[in-house]
Amino acid sequence: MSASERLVLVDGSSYLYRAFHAMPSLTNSKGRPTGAAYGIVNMLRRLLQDYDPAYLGVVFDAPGKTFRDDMFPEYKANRPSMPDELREQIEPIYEIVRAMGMPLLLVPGVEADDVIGTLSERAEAAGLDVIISTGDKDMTQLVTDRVTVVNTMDGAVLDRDGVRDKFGVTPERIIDYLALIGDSVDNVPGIPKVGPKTAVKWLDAFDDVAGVIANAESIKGKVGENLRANIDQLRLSRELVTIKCDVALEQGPDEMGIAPVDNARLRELYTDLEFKTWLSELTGREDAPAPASVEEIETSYETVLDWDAFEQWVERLRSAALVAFDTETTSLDYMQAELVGVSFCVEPGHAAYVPLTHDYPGAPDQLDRERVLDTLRPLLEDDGLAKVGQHLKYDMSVLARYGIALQGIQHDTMLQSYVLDSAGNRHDMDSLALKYLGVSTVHFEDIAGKGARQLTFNQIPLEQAGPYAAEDADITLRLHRALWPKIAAEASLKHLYETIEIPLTPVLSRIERTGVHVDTRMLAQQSAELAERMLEIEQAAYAEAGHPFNLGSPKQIQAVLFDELELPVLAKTPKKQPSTAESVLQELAHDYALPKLILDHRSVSKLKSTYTDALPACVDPDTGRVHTSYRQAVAATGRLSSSDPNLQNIPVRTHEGRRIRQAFVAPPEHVLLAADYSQIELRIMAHLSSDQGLLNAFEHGADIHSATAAEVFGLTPETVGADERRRAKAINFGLIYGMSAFGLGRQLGIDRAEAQGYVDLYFARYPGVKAYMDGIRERAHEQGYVETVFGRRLYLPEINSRNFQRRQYAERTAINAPMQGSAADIIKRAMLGIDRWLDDTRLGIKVIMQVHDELVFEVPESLVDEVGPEIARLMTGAADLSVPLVVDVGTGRNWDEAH
DNA sequence: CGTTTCACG
DNA sequence: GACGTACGTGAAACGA
Repeated sequence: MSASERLVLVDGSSYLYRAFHAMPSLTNSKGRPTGAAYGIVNMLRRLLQDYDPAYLGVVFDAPGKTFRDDMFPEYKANRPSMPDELREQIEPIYEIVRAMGMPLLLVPGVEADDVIGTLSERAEAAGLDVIISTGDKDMTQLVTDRVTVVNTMDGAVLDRDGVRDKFGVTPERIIDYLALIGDSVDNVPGIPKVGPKTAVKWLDAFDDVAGVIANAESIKGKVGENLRANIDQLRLSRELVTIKCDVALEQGPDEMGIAPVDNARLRELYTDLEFKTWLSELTGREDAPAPASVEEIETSYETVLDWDAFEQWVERLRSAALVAFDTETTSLDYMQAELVGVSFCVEPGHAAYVPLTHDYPGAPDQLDRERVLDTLRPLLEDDGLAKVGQHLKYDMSVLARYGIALQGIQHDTMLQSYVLDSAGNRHDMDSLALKYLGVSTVHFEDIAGKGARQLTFNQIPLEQAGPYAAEDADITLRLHRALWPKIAAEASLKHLYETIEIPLTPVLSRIERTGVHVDTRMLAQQSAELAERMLEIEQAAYAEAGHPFNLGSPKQIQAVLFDELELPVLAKTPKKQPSTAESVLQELAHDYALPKLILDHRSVSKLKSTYTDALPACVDPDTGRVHTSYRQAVAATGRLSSSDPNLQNIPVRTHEGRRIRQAFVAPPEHVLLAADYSQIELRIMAHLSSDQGLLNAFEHGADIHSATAAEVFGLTPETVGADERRRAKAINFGLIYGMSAFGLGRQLGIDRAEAQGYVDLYFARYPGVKAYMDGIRERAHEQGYVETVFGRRLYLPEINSRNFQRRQYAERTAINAPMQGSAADIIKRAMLGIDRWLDDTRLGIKVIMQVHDELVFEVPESLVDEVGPEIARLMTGAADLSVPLVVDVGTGRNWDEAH
């Protein structure tokens, strides 16, 4: 990898429109459009990072006519003129390119393609490797052993083989290929009725366009007629699509060296366009003062080491309207974290850190932790004293270890960011500071180091710890001031934030701290059994393969199955390796023994490593229970996720897997109670679509899959067979996911035409659902986001992308998110209601887990019979939809039994 | 640290 | 006429 031998050529013009359309219509605060500039700069940065080239040229079309217009007056004639919002971004883009030190080329009379073609050929002759960055498939004609085309927007890399895989012809034949099919975008005519398939077929048979013309008489049918009628046109088209590689240029490839960045100029340009992230990168590195456009606040951070200063701060907190507050601890594990210090801020820029237990050699005397906490307790437990924090659930759980019940959680900046734009970015404080304040904060790793030698906070000198901790509180308050007005301005977001997300924080903290009782001896026993099974399977597999190999390595499995045993390759991974995924092996298992053994080994080793081995290690030494973390700002749809360990993916589908659930047990004199919503997402679909057929089915308490089967297959509910029900179930699931006929077909193992038939039938029987799906797609395109029943928003920046794949993906999300997200809202509301009820009644019942549509409780044995209906009532009452919600309740000694 | 696979709703 | 194919997560293991 010698970067010195590399030239990157950027087809700026091809990206201009793509960036313009792919980016949401960004503007700066003065209303100037900036999306295209953002997209292009982003791409240039990526190229520098990915290829680190010694030489680079950015090429744009020069204004005015080119030689192709003389050849063919209609060339590019159907292009609409450039939108003004794009036109006014061009000059700034040129300026940025120059400021980045990159050679910028605009050559009149030819197109960017021709300049790139010429440079590419000359560079190759001079012994350089060439990377052409473009979104234009025509450029693949330039590919050789040393010239590669990459699409920096979607990451596709096309070398010689890549071109052949993608188009079915070699780079040398791309010109002929393009001439035959034509190009509607550039208005280059092709042969009518000739598409990629026919073009490849002809080129395989006759080699090139000349060969096709020579054999034109032998081609039968309408296509043959079309060909014969357009032979002159075909010759012209071939010339039009041929990139000119002998343009007279002033600059050669060796003059494309990258100059030093003009930081001052770049700063001006970024400031003007308000590219804050990149701006702060510049300012972070440079000693020059920060630009005026980013609001500068004088900061004074105080490290409190004496009682007088502490008392003064306590007074300030007591009379503050809102206190920003943060804890510093020894661990990310809230069950093990020891409090090291606390920080406060009541006015932007003025913050204090109160160190308590820093114990590195030479650490100064600090205030006594117990006395400080006793002083703070009445404030922290005062519901009337409003607090804001970043991820306060953590601070709340840590304080609980010291007997402090944090109250008055009024705001949480992590949740504010999540409610405003759940998918926009990560919601950690460093990201938010950069995004919303343009501030680059001190990162924990900067002061603590990373890896095995990372320090814990108590080991960090106060000179560094003080400013870091105080800044956390300061930034939190400033973020709150930036974010809260955005939420308060939108009634539905404000309601979601105030009535669901904020109140949920203490509820989750409680569930986490309660933990789950698991029987570690049972798991250890299972581990031993699984280890034995694995050994047996390994021996059998080695016998089949003829030698030992690592059954856990997809790469080695690939080698054994596809190279040594030469089994057929049925599918490839995204990185075009032969896939060994379950569906593939399942298919191969019909005919061969080894794939089945590999599958068995995988499932056994998954159970062992992820569950039976890992869970016992998660048991907290103090409580003897497992404490997960429910993450409230991760899933784009509004769901919770669970980690460390993940308790939302404990096996249930196989007998072997369910044994793991049997190790989730109730403590003595208790039972587990599991309550789950039945078909909640389909019910939400019925509610959102108001489809009469679906509403009726749920109103009458029908088995929804059977009802669907009856409608779609024209049966009565009694005559629906198991297989019809199975197919209807797949359709129902598919609907929730925004399925395609292809996807449904694959799921059911039928061809796509038959699957399309099912889809058509479904929509004919449930026209309301069809109308809803079309409507939600349209609304997503118009407003750029979709909403749940309770007003949670999901932005879909790619809904209008010109990239087909990304747009399709956004459309499927548009369909799925309102259903998945509304279900998430509903169970969150249920959790709040149940928490209030438990608090009021004090029956000794505890919520111990949430698994998306299910809540699991620990219930004293004496109450088993009476509480089920009340829990079901609270859950079904969590939303008022136009269909009834139904909750199934089960109880047992363990989680498996409770189902 | 990215890729692949697989567990759940 | 092709594109490339169902939504949302987290964790473990491998191999560079």
